[in-house]
Amino acid sequence: MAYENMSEKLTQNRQAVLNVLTQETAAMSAYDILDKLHQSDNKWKPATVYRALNFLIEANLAHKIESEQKFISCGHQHREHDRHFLICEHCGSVEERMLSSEAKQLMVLLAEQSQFQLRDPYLEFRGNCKSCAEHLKAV
Amino acid sequence: MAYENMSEKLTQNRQAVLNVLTQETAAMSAYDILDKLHQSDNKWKPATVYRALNFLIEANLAHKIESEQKFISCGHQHREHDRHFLICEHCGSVEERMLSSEAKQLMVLLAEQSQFQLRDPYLEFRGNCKSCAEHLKAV
DNA sequence: ACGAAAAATGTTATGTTATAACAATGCAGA
DNA sequence: TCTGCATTGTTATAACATAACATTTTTCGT
Repeated sequence: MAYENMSEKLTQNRQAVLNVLTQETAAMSAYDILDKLHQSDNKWKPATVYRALNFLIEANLAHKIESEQKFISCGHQHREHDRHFLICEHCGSVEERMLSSEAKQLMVLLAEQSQFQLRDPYLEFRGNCKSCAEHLKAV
Repeated sequence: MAYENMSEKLTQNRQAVLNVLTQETAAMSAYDILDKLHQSDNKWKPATVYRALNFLIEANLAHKIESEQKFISCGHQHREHDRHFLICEHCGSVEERMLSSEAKQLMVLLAEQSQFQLRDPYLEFRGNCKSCAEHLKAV
């Protein structure tokens, strides 16, 4: 399911949630998003936000950061690819990177060795982003 | 923090939680564990279970499956290594595998390319385990 | 344009996961 | 034995997520 094939479904609600996500570099919880949306309209409820998020994730317009139960917008034009996330444990920033074909190949190989039928690899790097690493070293 | 250096801290509560985890091949939620423990003693409360789990995870005696908010016991003798999880979306089984040094090296390289200071990679494979894949193909 | 079916949204309630805060107890070393 | 620290007990509540059903909007064939 790619956004390109279903542009008619990016409704106002969904666009509003995506806009909120896009304005933040850190990942946001559903309730963070809810708070932000309440600033302009009180109609928003948890279910509304979660429904929009589920759509955006299906469409690869957003991703869930599993270890934090938070969400980010997808920063990539071509959304049909595997990815990994660089999560800074100091400042909370999350960067999304494409997974190289070399890395993907290695995962396919690892899965085969375990006779596991791989559908979707999920990869997080936890550590410190460049600027935080520099700051922390200086102290 | 490795269990080998701290065996004196594996208290009865913590051992009890670990025992419950070890008896299951599927991952268990904290409240699954709580229900199981209640069968023999009503003293257990969520905080007690979570505290034990946090200890076990620190000691690498258990792991958290982030995408499911569930927990498994560590099936490995040598616990100071990176790992990945094979999560069957059909039967719910979770297998833990060591991460090969080749795979680890690739991750270190990827992180370096993004000037990211990697502390801890987390890797899940979602798909179907061998037996489920065979059953699903047969149908 | 009309009406039926499907998709999306609104609304209320509740289920599930996790931690804060503080008191009480146990336990190891001076 | 006293003292300090780790652990546990206990209560309350915060944070995350979905179920269920009513209503509205959109789509699409005629």
